[in-house]
Amino acid sequence: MFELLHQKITETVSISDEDFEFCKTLFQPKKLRKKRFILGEGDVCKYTIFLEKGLLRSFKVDEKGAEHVLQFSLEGWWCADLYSFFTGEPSNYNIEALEDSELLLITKPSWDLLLERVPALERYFRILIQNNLIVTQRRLMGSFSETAEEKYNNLIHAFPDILQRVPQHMIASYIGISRETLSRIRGQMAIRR
Amino acid sequence: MFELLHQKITETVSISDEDFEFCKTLFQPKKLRKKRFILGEGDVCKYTIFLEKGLLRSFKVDEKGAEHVLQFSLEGWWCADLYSFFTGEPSNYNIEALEDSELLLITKPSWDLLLERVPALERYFRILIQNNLIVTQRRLMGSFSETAEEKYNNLIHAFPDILQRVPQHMIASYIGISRETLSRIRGQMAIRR
DNA sequence: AAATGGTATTGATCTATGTCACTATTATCT
DNA sequence: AGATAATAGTGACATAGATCAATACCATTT
Repeated sequence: MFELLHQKITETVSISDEDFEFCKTLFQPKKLRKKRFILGEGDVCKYTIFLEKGLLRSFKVDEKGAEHVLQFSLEGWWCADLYSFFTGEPSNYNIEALEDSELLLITKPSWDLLLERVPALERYFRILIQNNLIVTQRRLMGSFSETAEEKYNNLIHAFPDILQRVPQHMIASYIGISRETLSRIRGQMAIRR
Repeated sequence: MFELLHQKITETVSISDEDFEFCKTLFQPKKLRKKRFILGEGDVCKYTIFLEKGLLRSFKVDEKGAEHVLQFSLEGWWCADLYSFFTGEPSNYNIEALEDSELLLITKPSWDLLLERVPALERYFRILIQNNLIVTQRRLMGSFSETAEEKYNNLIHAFPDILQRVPQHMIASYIGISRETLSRIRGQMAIRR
């Protein structure tokens, strides 16, 4: 059950067997069926999620009812609304399973305990968050400077695997364009090939 | 010289005097005059900067020559191109002083040494980067869902101080709109007041 | 004081992309 | 199997905001 978690952590930092045993005691497993939510807008994000299997998306719904995808999470990735998790304030995001998924959940108190006792994990999460920040900064700059087609092409190269597993209208909302525009771009690209 | 750095760190974590003394030895001070660059596109980002005084902006220039502001940095903030700093790859960003500024610079080797020896700082930077990620995610979602006017209004509330110190066309490029559009929005808002 | 370069405003026009509406296709559920 | 819902494609039209161009205004430098 914890193999993937162990693998992911040790890819980045060293951790003793003892520390990892302790780590294991703090997570609770949960299965989440397709289309079910683990976090709904207005709730407090009680858990940080490690995704063992499946696919999640975190998204926000704006005043006009349009959905905007913050992130897709695949096996071996972490997922949470950081702001809500760390402040205890209600979340603006929803987190939904797009496939039947298996999660490992850790609460804020356990998380605090874990980082205090295992400094290597403080470092692990620092690096994780740092990489996420780099990617998010790139997405932001891209949203300013790239055309719809460039955004789609970049996504193809960055996450080819996600494209196969997620409906197009969610892809569109991840790159911040309408589903119609994405459909037309794909049509164009198919002709040019 | 190091008061602000000490203050900022101890706002978030506890650090012994001894550790802070060690910390001090790793930074080198530098003055940067208005309009001078500390990082240019294509260079490797050799330093992470702590800004003691002044104002920096990090920005990217796209193929059409348009500038896009990633971040303004004020007194007490940190600034770097994370990707370039951590990988040693050439940077896509420029970092420029918008006012005469006083910096404290730390190199990658020193930074590694520092975090290894002072775990509290690992935590400090984790929290710092985490907060930056939260803000960047919000900017990204905003870039998808907000009108130009909403983007400007949100900026007014988030960073009122920056508005007084930065020319409008840079504000515009921070929120991802043209300077003409920003000018018109401000005109509209002035009439409605 | 003139000259230079950065900055802001405003009008006219253009365009990429959104929105709306309809149809076709494919999954999913009972 | 049939019904329902989710997904995808496409045309017609609308529009927010970009782009282009001209002007005026400052602030710095010489």
